[in-house]
Amino acid sequence: MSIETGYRLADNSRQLRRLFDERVRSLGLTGPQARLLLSLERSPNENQAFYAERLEIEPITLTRIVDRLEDAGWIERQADPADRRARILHLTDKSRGIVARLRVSVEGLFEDMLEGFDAGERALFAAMLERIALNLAAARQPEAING
Amino acid sequence: MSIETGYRLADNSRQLRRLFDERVRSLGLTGPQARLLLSLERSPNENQAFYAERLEIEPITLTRIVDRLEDAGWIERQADPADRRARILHLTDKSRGIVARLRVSVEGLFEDMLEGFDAGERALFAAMLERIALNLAAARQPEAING
DNA sequence: TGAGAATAATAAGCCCGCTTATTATAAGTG
DNA sequence: CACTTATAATAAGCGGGCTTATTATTCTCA
Repeated sequence: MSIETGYRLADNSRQLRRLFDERVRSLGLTGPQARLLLSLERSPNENQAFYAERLEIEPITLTRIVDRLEDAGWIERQADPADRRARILHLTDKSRGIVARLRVSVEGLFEDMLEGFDAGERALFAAMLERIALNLAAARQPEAING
Repeated sequence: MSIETGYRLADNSRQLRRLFDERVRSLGLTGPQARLLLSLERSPNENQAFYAERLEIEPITLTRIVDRLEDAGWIERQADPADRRARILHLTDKSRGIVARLRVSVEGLFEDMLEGFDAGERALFAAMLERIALNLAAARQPEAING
């Protein structure tokens, strides 16, 4: 029983990611690039380590994404006057207009996902997801496959 | 409201995939490799196109995974006597013992995920996931970001 | 039968994720 | 202050996802 549910959960989120990637592709962005731009809009003027933490990816992974976004003129790296190791990320004029459309797109996607759910069902589903998140965090403790 | 839920769903499944990858890594397998082996156990003697469809990845992506699994002796490609284009995949003696442990591990992971959910809650959650799957499939119709 | 469409597998090349390692700088501690 | 530890960013190298394209084979149907 939990098997099918586990597979279904994994499957749903794969579809969700695909839909997101498809929708942002028309703007010339990949999914991860779009996620970083959205994070930059929500929390501006932070260093790369901050966004890596926020997106839950490794710093080196973020570095590569930033490389490409900077090459394409979507963002800029600026020196942090308080820490010579760090680079502060900024949106550019080119990207500022796009990000609003990105946000609308994401909101629409999530709304489509929950189409037909009333307020009570949404709250219930959200609560269940929270419980699962706690369970998954607890399962993170080492519990390797023992041979 | 749906925004937070959408992010939470995406986040949960990322955690789920990470946990899976971590657990199978001790067996010397990556997540996608383990998923293919499990699929091979459940539905043996099919060609590569079948497993690509089953795992919802592109055939070329499967080809690469098969390359590595074959190099490492986990599976074998065999000619299909009925279709000279096709290759039938087979588990090897080396992998047959591992796959049972893999299955136990996956079941345990999904069980951990739903810890504390009683039968009614599990059924309700599963039903909600099904509804969401339908919504996502419907959203798959072209609905690009219009400028 | 024979020509064109469809299918199976693969290659090339890109982006994203990781682990491991390196360099530069900052922070903590004796 | 000097030494150690921690942190920010990056490099190298790999696996896995994709799109686009190619080759070999099979299927379809006029």
